[in-house]
Amino acid sequence: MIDINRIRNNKEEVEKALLKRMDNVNLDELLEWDKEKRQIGTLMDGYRAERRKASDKIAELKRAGENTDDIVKEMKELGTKIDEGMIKYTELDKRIFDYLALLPNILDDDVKSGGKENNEVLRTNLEQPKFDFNLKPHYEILKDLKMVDYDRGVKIAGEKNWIYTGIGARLEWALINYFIDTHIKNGFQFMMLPYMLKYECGFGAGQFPKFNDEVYMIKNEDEDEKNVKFLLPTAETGLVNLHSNEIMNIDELPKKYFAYTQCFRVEAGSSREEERGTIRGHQFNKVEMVEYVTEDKTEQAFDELLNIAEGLMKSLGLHYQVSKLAAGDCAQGMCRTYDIEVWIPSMKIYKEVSSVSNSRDYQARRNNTKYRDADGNLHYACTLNGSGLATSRLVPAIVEQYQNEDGSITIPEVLRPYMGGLEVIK
RNA sequence: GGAGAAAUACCCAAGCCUGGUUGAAGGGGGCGGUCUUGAAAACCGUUAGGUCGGCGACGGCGCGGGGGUUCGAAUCCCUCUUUCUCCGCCA
Repeated sequence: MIDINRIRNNKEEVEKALLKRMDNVNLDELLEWDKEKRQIGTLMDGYRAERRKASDKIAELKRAGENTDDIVKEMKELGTKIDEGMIKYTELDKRIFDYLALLPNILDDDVKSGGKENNEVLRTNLEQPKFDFNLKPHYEILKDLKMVDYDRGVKIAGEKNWIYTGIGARLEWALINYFIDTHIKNGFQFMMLPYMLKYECGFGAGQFPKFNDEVYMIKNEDEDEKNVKFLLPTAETGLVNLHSNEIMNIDELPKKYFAYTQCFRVEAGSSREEERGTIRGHQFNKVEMVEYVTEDKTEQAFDELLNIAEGLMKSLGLHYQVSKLAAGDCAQGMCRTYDIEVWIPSMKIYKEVSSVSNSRDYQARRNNTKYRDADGNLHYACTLNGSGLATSRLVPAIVEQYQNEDGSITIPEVLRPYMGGLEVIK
């Protein structure tokens, strides 16, 4: 949520900033509603003050046994005026709120405008691996080595589902455990979250109401729209709402959390050749980090999250690139996002395995997460998130980059302790 | 799933039946002070946090959330949420 005061005071600047990711912006109407709302509010406050005084007066008169008919009648009329004014006030308030709720975050100055095509590769790790034998694509390797069962996954759960089987499940689990251990060592707090979250979490994270259709809503017959729960599309949605409607003390910050969860996404209409296998499914595994910090520490936290995610990739010995996303590719609530994209040799493409973002106070304003500074003043907290990492995308990269001529897979060294010392999958 | 009870400020807690100097008693804790070399104890004082409007003076809202009744609601009515106790079921 963008601060309405920022729009009141710097309308042109905000409009210009929003144009980076919106086709057209005109905040005049919003400011008109805002002005009208405040006018009505001030008037109503005055009426209410008058009514309060009159109530005391009535009490006094009654105690003295005097007649109160006239003043009661007067207050009855005033009450009607207040009711009418409040209907208009509430309507304007909701209109303003709904409008603001749909505005995306203001991107950092250095984020390029335009879409995906303007993403900028900042750096790469290792060379593209070379193979002097015929490469097998990951979906064949995983099938041949009986690591993933695509057919039965689809049989029991429908399209874009799979089953990790045997050693495949173990590899996936090894990755998750390795990441968990690393985050604990880095001082992040391990959280196991509910997977079904309340609607307001989706709102707080900046995903709703715009992206209601991208998650699985769980709705019972008797529940209304705002009472629904949904399956979390990422652990960020839960972690970022942990302290909603709370005031933290500044010495509690930074707060560093991580969670492993399954993630559930509708992924409507996305079915491409390059997304076969476990690249994109309705359900996948991800370990996610979230930090709460003061506004002056977001750059530092951003670097930390990115470093941790990259560190994991480096320790796995994978070739990847880091991309700075252009405006159109950044999520709604973020003012900056860098992706780590791993090389999938058979397809000659890089696929996102981590996304590190800074939302500044956009999410905190939506879910009312504040902290108190040393002088006792209140501020919205800033939230950042980063995947560390999405394992279901990593397995295809590992089996391809680590494949051997005989069809076997060498297990990256850091994972071996998590797989009973196993070195090769064949 | 069934039956009860509850939610008041940083914490505990009174008020609710019987609506109006409760725009929230009292206690603890916090803060300030007296006393003391310092501290403790005792005593005195003080303490609604938040939010909205306003340059400000100040004003509005607030007793779990949302509605309603009323000139006026912590108090009466409806509704939702959460917690606790008992019963049932259950990994």
